[in-house]
Amino acid sequence: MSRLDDSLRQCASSPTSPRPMSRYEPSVIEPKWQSEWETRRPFKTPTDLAELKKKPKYYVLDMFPYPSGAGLHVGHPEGYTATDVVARLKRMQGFNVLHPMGWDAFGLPAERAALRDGIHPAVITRRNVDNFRRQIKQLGFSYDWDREVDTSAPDYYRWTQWIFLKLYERGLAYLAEVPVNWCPALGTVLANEEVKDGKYVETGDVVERRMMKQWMLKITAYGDRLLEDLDGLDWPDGIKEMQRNWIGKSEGAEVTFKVQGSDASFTVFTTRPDTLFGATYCTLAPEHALVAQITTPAQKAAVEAYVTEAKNKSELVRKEDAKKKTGVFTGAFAINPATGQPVPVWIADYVLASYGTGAIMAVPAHDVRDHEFAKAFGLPIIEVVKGGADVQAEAFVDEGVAVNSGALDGLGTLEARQKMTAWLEEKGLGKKRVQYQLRDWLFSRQRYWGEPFPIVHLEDGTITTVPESQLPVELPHVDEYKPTADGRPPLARAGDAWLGVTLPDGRKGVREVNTMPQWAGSCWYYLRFLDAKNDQQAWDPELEKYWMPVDLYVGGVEHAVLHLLYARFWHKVLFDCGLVSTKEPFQKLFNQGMILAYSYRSESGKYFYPHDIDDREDGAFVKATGEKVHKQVEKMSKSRFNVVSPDDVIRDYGADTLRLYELFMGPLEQVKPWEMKNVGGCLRFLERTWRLIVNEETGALSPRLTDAPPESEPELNKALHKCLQAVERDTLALRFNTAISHMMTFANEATGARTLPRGIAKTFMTVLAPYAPHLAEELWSRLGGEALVSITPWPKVDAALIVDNVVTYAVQVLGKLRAEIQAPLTATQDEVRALAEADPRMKPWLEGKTVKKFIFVPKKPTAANGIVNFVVG
RNA sequence: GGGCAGGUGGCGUAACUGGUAGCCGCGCCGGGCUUAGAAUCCGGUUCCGAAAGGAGUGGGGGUUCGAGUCCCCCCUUGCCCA
Repeated sequence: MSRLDDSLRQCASSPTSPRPMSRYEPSVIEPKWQSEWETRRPFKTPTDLAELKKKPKYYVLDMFPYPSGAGLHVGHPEGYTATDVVARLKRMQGFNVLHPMGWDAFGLPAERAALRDGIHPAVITRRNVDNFRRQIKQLGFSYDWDREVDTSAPDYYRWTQWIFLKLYERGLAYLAEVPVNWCPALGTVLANEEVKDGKYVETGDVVERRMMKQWMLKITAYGDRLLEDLDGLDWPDGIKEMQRNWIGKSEGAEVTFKVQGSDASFTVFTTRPDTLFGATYCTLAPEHALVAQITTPAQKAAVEAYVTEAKNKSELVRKEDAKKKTGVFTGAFAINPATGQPVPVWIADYVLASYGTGAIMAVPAHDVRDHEFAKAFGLPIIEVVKGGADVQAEAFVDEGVAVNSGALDGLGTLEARQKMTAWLEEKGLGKKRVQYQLRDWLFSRQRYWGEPFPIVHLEDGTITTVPESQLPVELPHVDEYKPTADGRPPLARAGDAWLGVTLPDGRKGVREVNTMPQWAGSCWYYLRFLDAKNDQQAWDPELEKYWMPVDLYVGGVEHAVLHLLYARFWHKVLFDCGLVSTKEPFQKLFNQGMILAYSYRSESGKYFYPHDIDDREDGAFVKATGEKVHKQVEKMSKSRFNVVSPDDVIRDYGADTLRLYELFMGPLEQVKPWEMKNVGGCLRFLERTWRLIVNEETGALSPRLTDAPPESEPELNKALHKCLQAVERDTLALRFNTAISHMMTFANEATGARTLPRGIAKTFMTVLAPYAPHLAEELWSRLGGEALVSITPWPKVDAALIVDNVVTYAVQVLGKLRAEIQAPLTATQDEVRALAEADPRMKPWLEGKTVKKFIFVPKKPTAANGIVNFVVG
């Protein structure tokens, strides 16, 4: 039963009452102040540059959402509330704050829904966006809605296409034959994330590998810079590390192996050229071009069977299967360039064609995978680095001293590596090489609901771009949002009016029918926010110089690699084009932790809604049947019946309470479970705050409010300034949970105070305003505050006021607490010691003992207490 | 298998740079107000113990006057990669 039902009923019974509202009713004051903000526009960020330059800037950005049909769950507003609190505080501190919101609106779910229901994805998207906007607005966020962007709007994707042209002009976009996930049943290509265990995750249809011509972006050209520039960013170390791993830079050498009795040769990449003497066989990827050529007639059948089988496994599966170690001997031998000896050439699917050269030299003594493979197939293992145990039993992969390696013998791994690389280069058998795990970005999708490419395929087989002046290339209308009968993408269904193009010079061609992936729009949306309405250019360079980089970017850790890497890549290209002024887009990044929820599941695996469960101390039971069910914390999902909607929380508790609880639950970065009963604690705090100022009996101001100066309640005034200091410090450090607990502490103290000077109450409202803005506005106005509290200057801490003149010292003997004493702030070490020794509680601990050492820890400026420790013998 | 982040009361959590472990909230217990309840206000609440005192931050060891915090080993949960 809702706590607010009561007050709602009270409100309904006297709808026209002239009496001021007496109880805290978020359902009344929240819409009221939201509409005030709509009319008075306190959060509108200036667009005029001269006006902007009067103040410092702060750009605080949320990762914008994909507007799904399911609407928000309480996980979304966690990060949004955090950034809103920071934005509001910074604004009160005198910054120009850019705090926008928009929609990452292209994407698969809308297209699937369109296909299913026969409604245009744009219609579905608009409906979802409207719902998301409504839900987000209910929370009272201080977004500048004039800057709202929608990546699926032609006036947005016009510029996405324009940036693609920049990439194309710089040779960073190209067409290539690459292996893709082809689903024959659907007649389309699938993204990697849609495929698991060789099947389409939605329908279970089999997916095969197929070579297809696709658009690629040359992100590898930026590998080094994407790696190096991480160093200057204020990002969580874990995220930087994930990006480093993804880029996967390794230095090593290319070595050429000649095939025995043939002119053919192949190249391998190795990070350990020092182990070349231990290379006892080579392995090619099944797709390697040489496989068919070198396979001996005797091995032909076995090799072909293996190649066919490998072709249908995705890379993910192949990597997962790598443990099982399968492979086939080709019958051919290659010459180890170091030893001059022939070594057998195998094929195995743990070698990937798309990584490195698609071939490896295998050194079973010093590589775990090679060792397992050699064991499985009885291949020789030769130790060439000394330092581990028996290499026949286990691979030794660390550095050591070279053995069995001719001229390298006795050298350390580092030197041996250099000497071998130099030798290979001298003999023309290899060279130094840097290798990346990062691969070029497969940038085209065979989908409808995405940005069309501004590309025309001419009759003579060449490709040209659509002139900038003719952008955007708008999505055509098609009869169905699925591939053509012959397997071409949905855009191929558009009529000739769209497909056929005649260039100004008379050449004819057809439009590209692939579309861009969902990542495209989110690669630059933070730039469009700077100048969202500009129809002449993507953004004004002067505005870009003022606002960039983003000062704080908050979002989920699930975007640690892809979105953040892609956006950084585009940004660097734009930087090289002279279109942006910073090397990096996001100076500070913060990841919010996922919000989980309790779910209830019976023995048989059936889930129950929380409202059907009686959750008692002795366990959880189904109300209707009494069946005992299992309670656990899990990710929120529809199928687990544990999704918590902000709409419900707002209805029962109000938006301010929701905002508060989102942040009070625990540290922003932490994974934590939603507990509805704890939400009530935040509501109680707000109700208590309300009662500090409003007399609930009459609706007038509380009789305890006085017009005396704050100094008339010195203790409370001191508590206020301590609270102010803590809230400011903790908020800017993104420690919202502790900031809130300090506000609760103040409210508790104020409740116990004899009187409440109006000045103290008003200052507290400014402190509360970033967190619970609706309540703060309402009480601010009742207290006679001018204008809106949301744009009132943030108060200054009175440093003199918060000094404690008496210090509490914890008195320890051998590190154990034995007493507590008070001493004046000015007391010296000796004076404190004398006070401690004189304390009667210390007598039993010190009597008859020699004090060998006396430790004195004075009160630190930030702490309230000091410590003394007697080390006795 | 590797990398990262965690493990603190009945629960969510707090503890700045090695300095009184448990702030704030939930729950629970007691009291005031009330015919009664709800709400509210006041007090209590790590465990053992009547108290003095003792134990205590996943487990084991170490460094230190002093360790939730630093070092080593192990167990365990989550995320990412393989």
